[in-house]
Amino acid sequence: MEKSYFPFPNTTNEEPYTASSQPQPHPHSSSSSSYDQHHHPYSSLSSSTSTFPYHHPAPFPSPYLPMVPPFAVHPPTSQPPTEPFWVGPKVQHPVSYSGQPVHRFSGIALSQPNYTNFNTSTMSPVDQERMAAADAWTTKVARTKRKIARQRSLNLNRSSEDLAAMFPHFYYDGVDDATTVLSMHETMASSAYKKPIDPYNFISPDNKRLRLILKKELKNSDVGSLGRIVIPKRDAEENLPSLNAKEGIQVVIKDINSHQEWSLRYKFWSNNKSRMYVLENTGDFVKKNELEIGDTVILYEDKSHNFVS
DNA sequence: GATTCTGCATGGATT
DNA sequence: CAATCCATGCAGAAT
Repeated sequence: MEKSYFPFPNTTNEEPYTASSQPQPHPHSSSSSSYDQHHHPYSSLSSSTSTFPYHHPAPFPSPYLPMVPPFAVHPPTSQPPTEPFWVGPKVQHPVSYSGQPVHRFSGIALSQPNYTNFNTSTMSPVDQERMAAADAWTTKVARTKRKIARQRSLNLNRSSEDLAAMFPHFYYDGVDDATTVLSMHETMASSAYKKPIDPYNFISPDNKRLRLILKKELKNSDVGSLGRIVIPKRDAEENLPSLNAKEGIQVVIKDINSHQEWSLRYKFWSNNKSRMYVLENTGDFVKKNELEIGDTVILYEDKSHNFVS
């Protein structure tokens, strides 16, 4: 798996949002621990927001700007990438995963490098090409920022956050360079007004719509010899299959570019009256992708819930 | 007996 | 300031 792509807001609308396209809450049964005897803490959240599950803010700090540049040079390699590598706003690194044995569904995962200092003069031509593309992207971001600033000015200096607070169904139309924070007037007049934000707001290189499942900055213990990655509890309980047993479930993470699959175990440990969620058998995954402390692993899910046992 | 694996416990950080 | 999270320490089991 390359680890150098950045997911971009989806720019297509071929699959309009429907209630049935939402992720379904997972059934939750009780078990022996006191924690399990209570209602799933996030089931109530997802059900109570079922008519508008992903209102602003979206799970990303800023839906109209990328969080990091779409390139990776961590570390700059002297070898060409093993997979075709395109650097730019339309490409990312998708991986699908599936859950077993209960069910199988697809999704994607992405590992993202830690952006540390690097010396461009020692870069390979390929990496220098990536940097050039990244520079172009930086310019593009700056342009978008200026555009948003102009829009805000027109909006009587209200911030997008202010607008979102005033209009809970405020819709960000994420369209590449033309990404726009609509004015209040435009928003209310727009057919997009009150339109729920499609959680599948990323798009893969092969045009699959993707939903962010979780994002984790790797710690020492995540990349160490134990071969396990602690998963943030909230993300796990909101976006991953609920676990009834401590043994957890087998999860296959598939790299769409390399078509390599990683069979991991998703499980939890008891922790006080709560849980700690972990992915186990991640050693090879970490090694293959040369993941280090500070790198970020991102899991996505696509819309093809292939429930195959 | 040494090493690795497993899962709970601890305590600092965060909410 | 109490509750919760989670990074990691560590003890016991397994190899």
